[in-house]
Amino acid sequence: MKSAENTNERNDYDFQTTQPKWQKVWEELKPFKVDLSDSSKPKKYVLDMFPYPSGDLHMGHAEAFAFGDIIARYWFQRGYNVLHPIGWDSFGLPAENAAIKRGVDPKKWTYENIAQQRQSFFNYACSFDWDRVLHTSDPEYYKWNQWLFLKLYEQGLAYRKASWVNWDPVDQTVLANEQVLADGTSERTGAVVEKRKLTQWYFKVTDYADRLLNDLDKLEGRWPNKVIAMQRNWIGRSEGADIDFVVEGRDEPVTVFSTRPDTVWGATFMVVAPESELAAELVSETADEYKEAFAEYLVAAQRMTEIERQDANRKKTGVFIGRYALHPISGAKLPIWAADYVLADYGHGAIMAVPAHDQRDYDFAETFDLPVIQVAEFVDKETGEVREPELTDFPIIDTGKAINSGPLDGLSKQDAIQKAIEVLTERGTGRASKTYRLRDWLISRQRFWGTPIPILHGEDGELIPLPEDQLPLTLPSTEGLDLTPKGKSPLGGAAEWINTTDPRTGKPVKRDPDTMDTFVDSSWYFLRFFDPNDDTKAFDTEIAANWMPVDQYVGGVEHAILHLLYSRFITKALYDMGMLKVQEPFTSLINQGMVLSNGAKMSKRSGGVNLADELDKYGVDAIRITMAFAGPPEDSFNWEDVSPAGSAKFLARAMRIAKDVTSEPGVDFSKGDETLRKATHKFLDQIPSLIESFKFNVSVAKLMELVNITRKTIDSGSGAADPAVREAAEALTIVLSLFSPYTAEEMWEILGYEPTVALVGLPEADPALLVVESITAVVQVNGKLRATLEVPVGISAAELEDVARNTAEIKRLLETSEIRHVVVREPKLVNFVV
RNA sequence: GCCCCCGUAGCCCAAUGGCAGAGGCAGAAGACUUAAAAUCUUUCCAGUGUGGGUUCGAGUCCCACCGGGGGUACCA
Repeated sequence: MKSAENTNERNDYDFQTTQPKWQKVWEELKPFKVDLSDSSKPKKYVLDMFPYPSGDLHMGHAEAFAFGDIIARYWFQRGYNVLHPIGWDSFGLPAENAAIKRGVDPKKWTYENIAQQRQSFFNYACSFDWDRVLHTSDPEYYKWNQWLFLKLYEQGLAYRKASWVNWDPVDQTVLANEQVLADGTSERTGAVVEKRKLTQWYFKVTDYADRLLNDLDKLEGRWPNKVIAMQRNWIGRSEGADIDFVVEGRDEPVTVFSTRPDTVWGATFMVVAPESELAAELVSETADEYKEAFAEYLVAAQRMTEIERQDANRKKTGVFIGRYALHPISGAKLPIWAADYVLADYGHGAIMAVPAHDQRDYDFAETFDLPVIQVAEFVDKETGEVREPELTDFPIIDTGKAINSGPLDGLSKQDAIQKAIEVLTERGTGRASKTYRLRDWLISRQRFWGTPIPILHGEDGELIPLPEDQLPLTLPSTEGLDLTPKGKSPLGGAAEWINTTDPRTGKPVKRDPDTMDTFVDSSWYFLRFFDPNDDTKAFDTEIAANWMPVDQYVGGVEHAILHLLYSRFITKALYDMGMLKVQEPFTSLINQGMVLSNGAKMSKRSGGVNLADELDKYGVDAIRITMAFAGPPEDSFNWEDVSPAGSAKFLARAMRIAKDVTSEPGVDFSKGDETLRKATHKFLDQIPSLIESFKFNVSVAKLMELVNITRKTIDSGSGAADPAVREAAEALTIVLSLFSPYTAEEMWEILGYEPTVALVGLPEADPALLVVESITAVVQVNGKLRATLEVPVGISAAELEDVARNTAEIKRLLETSEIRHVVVREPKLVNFVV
């Protein structure tokens, strides 16, 4: 008898029984299936960044998807028509590497992992619409990737050019920027990344640089500051001027960009990037001795690794190329140098060097003993006074008024910049200009497991877009195909696939051997969820008009730049083509923090906590609510600092409340204990704003608080039969379902209702029960707490001051001093200033 | 170097400019138990990184610094 009771107690949170039980019910009821055409309810589009199917879910997924799910379930409860879909970002190199390593088909590896993750998500009680799943590696999906490519090509936004790319010498393939670590090594192989010049496909993101930058203002307050800042830096707009320098023996002037056109009078030499076409051209017409020196320097620069090259402390190197530019104002002869501190693909690949006012130019001038001309005052930081600079004060960056600069003399830095642009514009040798750090998006990859590029190459080099009715261009079978990296795309080896004919002329042509960057796949997937099975179009423009933008996006900060920037770019491009009515895809964004183990990031190498083990030990509900309770969602936390066991204990306590309720469903709550009723309604009043401001940890604390109060009412108050106990239990159950759906379903059933609790609306708080009759007022003297008073809420300022003044403690304190003035904030506070 | 975020109890975290504590973890005591676990009850613990400022009043706003985390860096 006793032991049976004990067993029951331990089973109050019996996840091993409840999980399979409710999974069956959910499978039948499909509570989260959405009808997009239902306009009777307002829409909410809640989206989690779709996962890459490398193995099973891990702690990071568990955290992020818990947050997304809480938000989605909340909007279901508020009666919204909620689109909360899931898919897989299932093209990519890990599948290909697994294929090479273990000799399995990348498709098999990928889809087996997807099946496993899908089951794990379902078990994790995610409120997805399971009837609208997509995988980017399905031909039904990547057909529309190819369609998108062709649309961009039509618009001139997809083009080919030869450029320097990251090359992994071990994997023998190009790498995406994000696969190159800060130290210049490959994330995957650890090899030092090389640069290779290859002809590749690019998307013209730079055309949208200004809009991508300016529209960030609209996201202020709704995206994390950090992400907005990172995007601003990435786009890196600099404002200044283009200045033309006439080069002796060349018809066309050389244009340089400068943010400091006010210092043009101080330009003493010019530098071109050694890899630039400009350098090659200038050198081709110089004396042989310079040609040789330059050739040597170019080889040396190219042999350098990224690590060496990026070292800012490195001594400046360069060669004089034997040619001269003429200063646009003074006409002085300025020697032209080639140096690797000037980058070929930024600005115009050439600079005017002003050593007096630029660190890099100064270092270079020092190394090669070039003249330094000061053209702005030096202001001593200590004294704030203008004085003659010592040698060690150079270069002078935070300059005072312009000097030695003709019409600019006496102007402050800002005014001098404006004036310089005016002067240059008048002379026709310069103009205001902007330049960007942002580069065009390299989308070609020498990989097999990706979207084939729908372009045919004619024998004469002609580019022939594949007609739309020939899409999808599917990948060939891996049968007989060597995927081992050899520096060329594996598709090139599929002879039958690569060789085809021009659909218009029947002439032999070759397909493009490269596949697209998988960031192309993810740059528009949020549009495909409207109907992943539509085989007539990528997405329906009318449905998109109703359902875009995504109201809430949830995912990791590791995508702060690339994925989010590309998605914003594609959205704007589709807007310009008239297919979207919005220019920003994601209205609100939250980045989950990291789940750490002993202060360290978890990874496959360092181990850490295994999600499956934790789920086995504590159950889905306890893990989900632990994630929610751990702190603000954007903060990282240590798994050791939180307590899944404590969560399990809490869930058992909540369950016990439901079990203790003895009143029947539909009982009249109005006769219930007023203290508990008020607590319940205050709780119901607080929850919406807490969830909507992502304070999930506080929400859980409120749940715990209400459980504690209800427990007290049952054990030492009006007892389990009190209708207020049922009211509290029902409110608890409904709100708990956001965090711990299995336990909530079980409680809802115990309370005498049919499933599913997920679709029961959040009860409205009764305003009558939110009214507080009396309140504790604070009495301060000089801002220090001296007494507290119990006063009616409706008390007037005069009354409150009077009561406060006549409180014994205050009276005594005020006797000895003179009151200078009194601050009254009825009904909460009185402050006597003496 | 530059940019962003964070410093509240032993620990994780709350606190519309108005009583520093909602909640949890860990600890202590007690109840139940032959005992333990589980459960329940009670309880201990800081003046908010440092120094200024604004204010009747600052954890909260402003400035400087210290400490920690993240991003980025030869971008003209």
